[in-house]
Amino acid sequence: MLEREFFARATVDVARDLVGCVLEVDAGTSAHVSARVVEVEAYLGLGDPASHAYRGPTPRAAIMFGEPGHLYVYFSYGVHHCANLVTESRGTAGAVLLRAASVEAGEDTVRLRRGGAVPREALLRGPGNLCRGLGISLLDNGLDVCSGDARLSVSPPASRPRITVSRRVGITAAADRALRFAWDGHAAVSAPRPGREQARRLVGTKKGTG
DNA sequence: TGGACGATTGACT
DNA sequence: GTCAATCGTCCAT
Repeated sequence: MLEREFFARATVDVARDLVGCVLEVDAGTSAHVSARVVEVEAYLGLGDPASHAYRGPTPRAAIMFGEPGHLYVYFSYGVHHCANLVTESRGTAGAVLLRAASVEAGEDTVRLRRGGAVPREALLRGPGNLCRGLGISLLDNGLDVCSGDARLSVSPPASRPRITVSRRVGITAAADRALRFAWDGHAAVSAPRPGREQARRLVGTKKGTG
């Protein structure tokens, strides 16, 4: 299991090192799921306009200013949840968004939660789908993944995968920063749909930003 | 207290 | 390629 020191580092370093790690959910129960992280994004806090912590420790973002190694879960678009791991030392905001993972064990449990006919590599692809497949909700917000008795923990990989760095997906602020880390060539990595970014930019002109 | 917006997704044309 | 769903959070009043 990863110790708290792993998370108490620069967010970018934690994000890069998380790719290839294994999420252990509900270990020791019939709902146990193992999933290998294949894609993450770094959110830097006060200096990062795309981060929820950009405006300081609001009630929602306060957890990102707290102890590293905790889970930050938020509800987005009224539809789904997104899960982050808090980084940096206490008092400094930072978090790593879990965007995609590959199911290693407990595939039946994940399929039950996802429903329908989903290809194996797509079961945990996309931040919303990842949370649904792993059963992560607002109830898990604040979970300490380093405590050893939470329903979620993270284990280091046997070997480091090759990683590609690119721009973050689905944001309008600081969109050019290369803070997305993905397992090079892995089938479970998510990708923005063709034309999606362009459409979003056109919508953005409504706000006079263009 | 009201209104705008969003770290997305699935469905439809 | 295009669009609607849906609600918590945050800022302005």
